[in-house]
Formats: sequence, structure tokens, C-alpha cells
Amino acid sequence: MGIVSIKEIVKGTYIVEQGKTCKYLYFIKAGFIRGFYLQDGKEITTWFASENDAVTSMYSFITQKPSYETIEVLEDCILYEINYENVQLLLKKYPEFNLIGRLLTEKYYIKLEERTMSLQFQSATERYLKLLQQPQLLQKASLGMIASYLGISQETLSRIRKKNQ
Amino acid sequence: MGIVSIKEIVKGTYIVEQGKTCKYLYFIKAGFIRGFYLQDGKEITTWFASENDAVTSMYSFITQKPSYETIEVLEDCILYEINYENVQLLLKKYPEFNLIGRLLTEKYYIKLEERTMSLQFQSATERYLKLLQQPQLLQKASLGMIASYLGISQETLSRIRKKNQ
DNA sequence: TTCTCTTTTTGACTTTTGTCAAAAGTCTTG
DNA sequence: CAAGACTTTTGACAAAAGTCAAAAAGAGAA
Repeated sequence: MGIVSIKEIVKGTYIVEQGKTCKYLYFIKAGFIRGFYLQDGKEITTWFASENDAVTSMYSFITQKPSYETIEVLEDCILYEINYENVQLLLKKYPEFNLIGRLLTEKYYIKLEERTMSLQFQSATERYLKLLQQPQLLQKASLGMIASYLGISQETLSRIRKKNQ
Repeated sequence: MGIVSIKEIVKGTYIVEQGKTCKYLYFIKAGFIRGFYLQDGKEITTWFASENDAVTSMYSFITQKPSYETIEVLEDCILYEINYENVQLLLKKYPEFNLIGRLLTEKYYIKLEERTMSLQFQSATERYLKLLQQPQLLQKASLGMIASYLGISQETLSRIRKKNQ
């Protein structure tokens, strides 16, 4: 049927671009994705996502205004895709769907809150050590991406990494 | 009727306490409130809220697990209060209520995202200058609260403030 | 393998922010 | 008004992280 479509997306593709409005909500069946912003010409990664995660530019999708983040496929993906209009139709026709929307947003919120606290409370080293618990991320993302995700420079991350073996 | 009640709460009251499960969702009719965590014995403020804001310990209210934040009334408040069970009843009986839940969570999310980006991208000075755009906050919260909200020490904030008049 | 091109590491130095302790300023209340 | 309790500011120094530039290491392509 026509509401959800399946897409295979190759590494390097931007599925959402800064300045354009994000029209889709995705679910990752397989692959690896990141979101980033441009700040003074530098890419600042703000999240990573993999199998079974829902992905969109939350702000842009919710408000249907231009996105300030870009979403890039870092590893070939199989994605389920549903567009904004269809989501709205579903929500209108079946109000219970708001439950899913709410739970999804709540999940996103809690994930973001964790990261915010980590940025506010912890030193770069502490943030790095915490990240070590997700080794697949360390393999799939470059040092520069991880450094910006942690809110530090690449050089600092390199030094922290050396210090901790 | 019994679902929403109105409460007057005096300055200094904790309406949610760390370690206890948050049973209520509030709407601020008047007053000023903050949320904070304890980190190594220090209070780290993570948000402020005022008139027309919805307030709860998102994580604790959503999951009905113990809160890791405390919510303190900083200025006498008039609050609308609704408890968790009634929210759930409403959601069950009227699925459209999930819409409100979803919109509320989305609003919370976007607010948090703004703050997270600010912590990740900007220097302490930039964060302070941005905060100047909310002068009522500067009057109602102490320097220590604001400093922890910005993710810097009180001394650093004092020095930044001096530099910028 | 060898030659690029990109990513990561290292060095030297600077800037930002933190920490601790003391001084100065404010506010409240007897 | 004065005493005490906070809050804010200041000084001196330390630690954390950034910047710039160059070297080293790794990854692909011919």
C-alpha cells in the first residue's frame, strides 16, 4: 500500500538538508545515520541513529519550517519512509495515532535530555568514557564526527583517547 | 469538578523532589519555577518556567519512576494541577488527548534542543549574551542558579557580566 | 606496491574556564 | 540601626580545552 514506502539509501546521501523542510519520517531497518549542523563552516554532529530508531529532523518535521540540520547516511540503509501529509491524515483519521506520536516524541526527549545533562555536567573525558559503551558507534563514525558530538575538538579527543589506552 | 485543581504555592516550596516519583502535571497561571539536579552536592539548574508554561519532571512523569530532578517554586505561584491517573484516564477515554500530550512534548523537546545546541556550540559569554534577552529571568533567579543553567561556575559568570557592563 | 588523499596524532602555545579563599555587598530581622 | 546570613565579586593560580601547523598513519586506486 501507499502510505509507508521502503527505500534503500547509499552511504553519503543526505536524506534531509539544512534549509529545506523535512517532509519525511523514517524508521531504520538497517544502516547507520547521523544528524549535523553547520557552525562557522564546521559540521557539528548532534546525534547518531541505527537499527530500529525513528529518524527525522524533529524541529523541521514538527513545524514544517526549514531544517537547521542535515541528516546523512553513514552506512548503506534500508529505511521505511512516511511523508508528513500521510502522518497528518493518519493522525486526523485515527486520533489514537497521537499516542504513537506522543511516545515517539517522549523517547526522543529522554534521549536528548540524557545528552544535554552529559554536556552540562561532565568533562570531555567523562563523556568519552561513557561513549565507549557504544563501541559500534566508534567504528562507524569518524573521529571528527565523534569529537563534535562530544562538544570538543578533534585534537582533544585524540589526546583523551591516547591517555585512556 | 475534580480533575484539575488550583493550588497556591509559596516561594521555596519543592513541588517535585529528587528520588520521589512525580505524580502531577502543572500549568503555571502565575509565578516562577525552576528545575535542578544535585551533582556532587551542587545544584545544577536545568530550566526555568513562568506564566503559561506546562511544568513537570518529564522523565519521572512519563515513566512513573523516581525523579532525578527537583522542582522549586522561586516566586509565589498559582498552579493548575492534574494527577497522573487522571491524565491516563483522559488519554484512554479520549484518544484525541494524545494530541495535547504530543504537542506538549514537542514543545518541551524544541526548548530542550535549543538549550542543548547552545551548550554544545557556544562559549559561556555567548550563552550569557543570549540569556540577556530574557531580562525577567535575570531578576528572578540568583547568579548561582543562572551560572549552573549556563553550565559555568558562578565566578566565571560574575566576570563575564562585569566585562559586558 | 606505490602514489594520492584523507584521517589521526603530536607539539607548542593561547585562551577559556575552574577552584579556593577572602573581601565586599545585600537583605532580613531582632 | 546592627548583626548575621547569604550572595556576589575579586585575586591568584591551576586545569581543561582550543588553535594552528606539521608529521604520521591509514585507505584506496592505478
